[in-house]
Amino acid sequence: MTNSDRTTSTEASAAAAPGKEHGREPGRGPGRGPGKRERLVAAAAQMLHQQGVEATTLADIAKAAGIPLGNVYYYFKTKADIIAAVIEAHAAAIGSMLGGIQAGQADPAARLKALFATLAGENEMVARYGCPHGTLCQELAKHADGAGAPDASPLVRIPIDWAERQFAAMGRADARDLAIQVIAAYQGAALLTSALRDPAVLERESRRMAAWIDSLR
Amino acid sequence: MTNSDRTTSTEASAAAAPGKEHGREPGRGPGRGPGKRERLVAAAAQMLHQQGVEATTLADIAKAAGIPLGNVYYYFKTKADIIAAVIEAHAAAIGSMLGGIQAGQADPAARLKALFATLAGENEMVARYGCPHGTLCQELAKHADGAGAPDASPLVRIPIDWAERQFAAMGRADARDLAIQVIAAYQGAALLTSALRDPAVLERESRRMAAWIDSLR
DNA sequence: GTCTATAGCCAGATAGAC
DNA sequence: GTCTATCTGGCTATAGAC
Repeated sequence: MTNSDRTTSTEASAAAAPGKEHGREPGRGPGRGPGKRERLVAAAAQMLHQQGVEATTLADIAKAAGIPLGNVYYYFKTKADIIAAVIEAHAAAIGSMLGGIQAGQADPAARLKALFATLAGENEMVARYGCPHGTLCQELAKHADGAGAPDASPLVRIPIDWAERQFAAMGRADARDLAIQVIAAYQGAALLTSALRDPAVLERESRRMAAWIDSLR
Repeated sequence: MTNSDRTTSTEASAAAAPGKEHGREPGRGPGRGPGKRERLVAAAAQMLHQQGVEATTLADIAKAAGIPLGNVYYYFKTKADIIAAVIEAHAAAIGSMLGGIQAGQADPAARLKALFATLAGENEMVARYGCPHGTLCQELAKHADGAGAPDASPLVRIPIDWAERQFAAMGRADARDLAIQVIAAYQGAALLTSALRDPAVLERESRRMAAWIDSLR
């Protein structure tokens, strides 16, 4: 899916904060600096999304985070480790977005529609760079042979599982299939939206899915 | 979509033919050797699909085609040129696959179902590496700024346009939306199938779409 | 903990013999 | 047309001063 409204840890804040971050207040023990690691992960998430995994260099990430290249290796041993941290941050953001929807809506159909309403706010970004989660999954899935590449599949598995629970709560015996169908529809629309550079594709598909969910009650 | 049955120019034949290809028979004029360019494009299509654009090196392609690295530059000036040639080969293969369906089936709904029947033969490959066309679109769309990256959007636009004509022939006023919906559903299912490494996802979605097309008549 | 400098490797691209 | 050898630059990762 995508980073939600409360996406502090992934994309929204990445480009900002170019300061050098010296002179942090003491009292937090010999920790790893005030949010430098977080800034690196946020910058990495944005660069990976906009440029793709292979095209993004550690120098790109360090520069976007306002941190010298060599210092990156104090926080992450390899590039694969940074990617894994980005995946974890995305997974956490997805979980908290879904948790927020869950807390705010009692009706499962309303929850599913709330998900698409949230995603609708990112259509322009998706039209330019694709869904941050879907594209990451697709790129990493090719290299999942043996070693190296982290597993990004939770980024689609978490929303599928959540949607399945909603459909099950609606009394659908085919909840799993419906969940896969709805997440696939979103991912496919996101792909076409970015391939065709047309946010209207995703808008129309999202509206259609909302109507479809209503038709299931 | 994918390369069809008659995919000689794209993926199926790539890994074969490691010979050095000296001693070609004369009589074809000062052409560029018997199919060396074609072999390069076929090898490139396979490597781009399996490894992704950025991870694939010209040395990979040359090796897969059984051609020395330096010779690649006799046929293609840059890596971007090879990618463009791969896109053209894919587009040609898609066109000829759809043309074959068009010629073999008169009923538009039957044609649409024939498309999914053809695609069904590649589910295992898609589960491992994703849809060759969709993943290429997604990777190249990120870098479409200004210069460099060729445009892969015909790879989704051609099937959408074709599906639109079929839905229009079925008398549907919303033919364009239905076409986008059906291609998006396939692409999304392909993405989930490769992310989850489960060909059954694509199988189920394809069956569901075939039933859905029948329901439209 | 932070940062500069650089090692070591491998990519895309070129030169030029055959 | 074909192929070997190589240039140049940029990448990941490390060494080691501060």
